[in-house]
Amino acid sequence: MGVHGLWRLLESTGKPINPETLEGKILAVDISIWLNQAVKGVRDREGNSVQNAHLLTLFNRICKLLFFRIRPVFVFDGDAPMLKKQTLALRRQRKEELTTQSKQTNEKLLKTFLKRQAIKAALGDHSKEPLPSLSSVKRNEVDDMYVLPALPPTEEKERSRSEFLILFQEELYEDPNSVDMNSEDFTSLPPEMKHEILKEMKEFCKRRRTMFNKPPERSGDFSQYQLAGLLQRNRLNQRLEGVEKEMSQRSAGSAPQLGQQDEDEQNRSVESRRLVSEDNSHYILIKGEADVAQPAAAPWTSSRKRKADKPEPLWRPIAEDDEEEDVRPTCSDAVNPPVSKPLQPPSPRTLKAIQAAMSDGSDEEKLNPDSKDGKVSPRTLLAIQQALTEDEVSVSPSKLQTSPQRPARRVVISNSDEETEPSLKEESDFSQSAARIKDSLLGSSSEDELGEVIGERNKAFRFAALRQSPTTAMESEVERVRETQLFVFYHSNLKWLCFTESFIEVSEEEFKQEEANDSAGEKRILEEVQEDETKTEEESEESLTQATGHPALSSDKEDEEEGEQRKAQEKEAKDDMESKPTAENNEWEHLDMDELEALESSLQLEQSSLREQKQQQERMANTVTGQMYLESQELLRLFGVPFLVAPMEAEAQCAALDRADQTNGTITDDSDVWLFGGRHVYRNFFSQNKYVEHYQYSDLQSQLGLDRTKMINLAYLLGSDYTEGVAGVGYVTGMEILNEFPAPGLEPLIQLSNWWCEAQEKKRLTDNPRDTKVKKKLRELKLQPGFPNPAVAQAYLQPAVDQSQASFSWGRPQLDMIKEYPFVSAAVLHRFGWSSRKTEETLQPVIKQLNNQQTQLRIDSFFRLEQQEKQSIRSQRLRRAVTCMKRKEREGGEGDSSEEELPSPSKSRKGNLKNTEGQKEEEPPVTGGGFLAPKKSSSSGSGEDSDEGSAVAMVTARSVFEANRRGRGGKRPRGRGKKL
DNA sequence: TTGTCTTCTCG
DNA sequence: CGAGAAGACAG
Repeated sequence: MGVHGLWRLLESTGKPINPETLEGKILAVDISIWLNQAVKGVRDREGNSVQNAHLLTLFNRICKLLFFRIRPVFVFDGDAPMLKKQTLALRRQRKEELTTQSKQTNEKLLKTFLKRQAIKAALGDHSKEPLPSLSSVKRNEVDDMYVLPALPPTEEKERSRSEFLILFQEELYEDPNSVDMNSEDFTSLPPEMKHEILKEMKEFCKRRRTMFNKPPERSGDFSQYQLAGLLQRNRLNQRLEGVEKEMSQRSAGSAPQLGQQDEDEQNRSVESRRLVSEDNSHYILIKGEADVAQPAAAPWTSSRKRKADKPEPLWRPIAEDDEEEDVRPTCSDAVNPPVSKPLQPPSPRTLKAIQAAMSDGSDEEKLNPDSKDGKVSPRTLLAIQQALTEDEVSVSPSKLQTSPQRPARRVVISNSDEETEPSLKEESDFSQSAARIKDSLLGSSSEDELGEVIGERNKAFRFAALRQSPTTAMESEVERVRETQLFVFYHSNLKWLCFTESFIEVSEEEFKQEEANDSAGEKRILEEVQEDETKTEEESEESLTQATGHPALSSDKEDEEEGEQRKAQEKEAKDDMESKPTAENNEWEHLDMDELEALESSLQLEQSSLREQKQQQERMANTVTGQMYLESQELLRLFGVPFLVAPMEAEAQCAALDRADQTNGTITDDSDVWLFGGRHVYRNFFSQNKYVEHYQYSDLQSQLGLDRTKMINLAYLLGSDYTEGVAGVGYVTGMEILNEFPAPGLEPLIQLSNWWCEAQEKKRLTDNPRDTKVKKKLRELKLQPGFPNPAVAQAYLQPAVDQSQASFSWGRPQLDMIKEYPFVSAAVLHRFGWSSRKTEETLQPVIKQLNNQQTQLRIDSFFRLEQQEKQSIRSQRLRRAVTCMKRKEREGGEGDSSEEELPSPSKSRKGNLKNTEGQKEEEPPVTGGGFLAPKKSSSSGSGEDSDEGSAVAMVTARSVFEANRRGRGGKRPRGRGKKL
């Protein structure tokens, strides 16, 4: 989630980029959110949650990343920080309270309504209502709040308004013409009913006019179509007005029964009247056409619906136009990938499958049969080959490791979360539940420690177990074996699972050739490993030891060296974890057979319990479980994508990787990454409706005068995962506040708090002596008691992260194994219509194809987006605040935050860069040139060095690359140049 | 007219 | 179902 509204503040500094320019970059990707959301959100057209949605999403996204030849590093969430849990729990609590409250009031409202109805009925004013067909009564989604305390069955006409309306709505949706407002039945209804119905219809018309009358194809008819809609609205309005008059007349004599409700209706009627009269004037003009225009309607079809009001997707395939004629009855909604219903297209189904996967979403074009016919340009061919040719990075198992004490924690914690939740609901007392949460979190921590150790081991073994089936497959098919160099094994120090790849393909021809050359050696290797793999689990420690020794699988030398370093680090880490038996720790150092055996036996015990757990987890669908994590990790492994499990927040880990230059940036939509110190962020990478945006910390500094501390302070004000914000404060006021109290660190907020407290006391007395306009507003705020809770800033500034200096390696996707992967094959591949054979030989051309298509599209759309370059700061207020802030900063004390290593030597560099809105800074722009290019080059320069404060602008490959990119209208990615 | 709160849509 | 985004509403 991040800081509320922070992105909107930062938006002006983001630059839309062509995803192609990300080629070759090492980018951290935060995975945790998807797992949650995928499970909850992904539904098929029946509304059933798709099984293995998380894998599907993950699969899609991996494909997308690999397609752009990005080198992703996936980062999993570890345990959530205390603070986060607290705020989230609080939030949930609050929400629940709110909903129950509203439920209650709703009930009351309904009751009074019924009473009124009864009274009026007693006055003998109305006949029976034409109750809608009872067949539709068993409506599945009647909201809770409409559930009434049992009504007297005799008075059917007293049926609750809400229920009635729901039924009515349904009818309306099913057949818009079913309601005849001129019919006797209708006119005989009580005015309230009529009113409601008319309102409903009006609303309905407003929103979904297309449902009544489908827009005509010919433009000539369009005006008539519009007219018809207008007329319809007018008729409704007229009726409404009439009914309202009727109602007000009637209620004029009687005293208002229940203020709330009456007032409400009164207001509405005023509004409606106004509307009606306005529309009336139009009505006169067009009256003559009324009935003529009417019959434009055609049956509304669901497949058309989206077309009408959905904005053009940005990345449409070329063949788009043909799509209109495409008869695809099943592709109705954008919610789910149409992929899920294979259409049995000719041969290259696979193609579409990938295509669908690639576009990572719901666009209809995915199944477009025409799209497969695109030609593969030699250039793209080369591109693909290159992608597949990426140098094999030498394998160092240690790279991927996390220290053993962390990873599996998630399993345990998420369980305890689940347990806490129900109890939360039951507790009505707020503080009580808060205490409970706290207790359960604290109390279980030692268990967690234990659990995580065990869990980790089990995880490892489970991987080994999972290996088994593909391995068996290998035995039968030697060809496939070639692909299966992906092996999970225990490293001798039991630290991590490692996998190796050979990443050698150059081109199709070379591929073949190389296969001939290399396969001999590889096979030898594989045979050995195969042997290992086929061993039973009990013997696995043996095979693991062997595997470790294998030259192709790991480089012992490297490992040893890094091992030394890490040992030191772990020693330190060890001290922090007293709850863990020391014996455990030593065990990591030397592992001989005995130990392994002992370990194994205990592991077997644990394994059975884990299985239980697993089953349990499988039972409760729709929750992110450790199981899911494992599955996802397994899939990643099959794709040859490295990942790590962060000790705590994934975003924090991503930021840390960025700053340590272990990655080139982070792909995330979570603005928290900034507060954790992120420097290069790519946003919207996975949303297809938006352009990918590139943000740099240095730009935030220079353009908005923001630094990490300020953003953290903003979190206090706007709200984030760690703290509720201050109500009524958005990002603009937030900036104004920071501007009002310029100081380092948390000081601004403390000052604010102090000032506010004082201001509250002597409210009346010193109304506003010399308070700025801003402060005037701030008086109205409502601050929480212990307002700036230092723990929040602490959590952002010193998050728990894995500091190990890892470098990552990427492997070639193991397609055969991906295919074999039980979950994937069931959930994804099979769905896509991948046959169990030919996967490999089809995939490559498919990717080529894809590349070809999408590249062209991208180029097109990129030009479009490049034109509307960068929007400056839109808000007047914000702009003012920013300029003030920057000025103050320059004049005032230098050091803005002590605990943070932002020496920002680039201070002098501030204020260059395209401040479009005539806010000339005193400082001369560092970079020459005017508007587009300079921003780019300078910002990337300062972006690189801002970390350690050396003012030297390191010209990395990256910055050169970026500068180049900008050079010509945005198009000319390095990769392309290289290729040609 | 701008910023925030609220409702709608997407994943 | 939750989060982002457009729309509603208030200063």
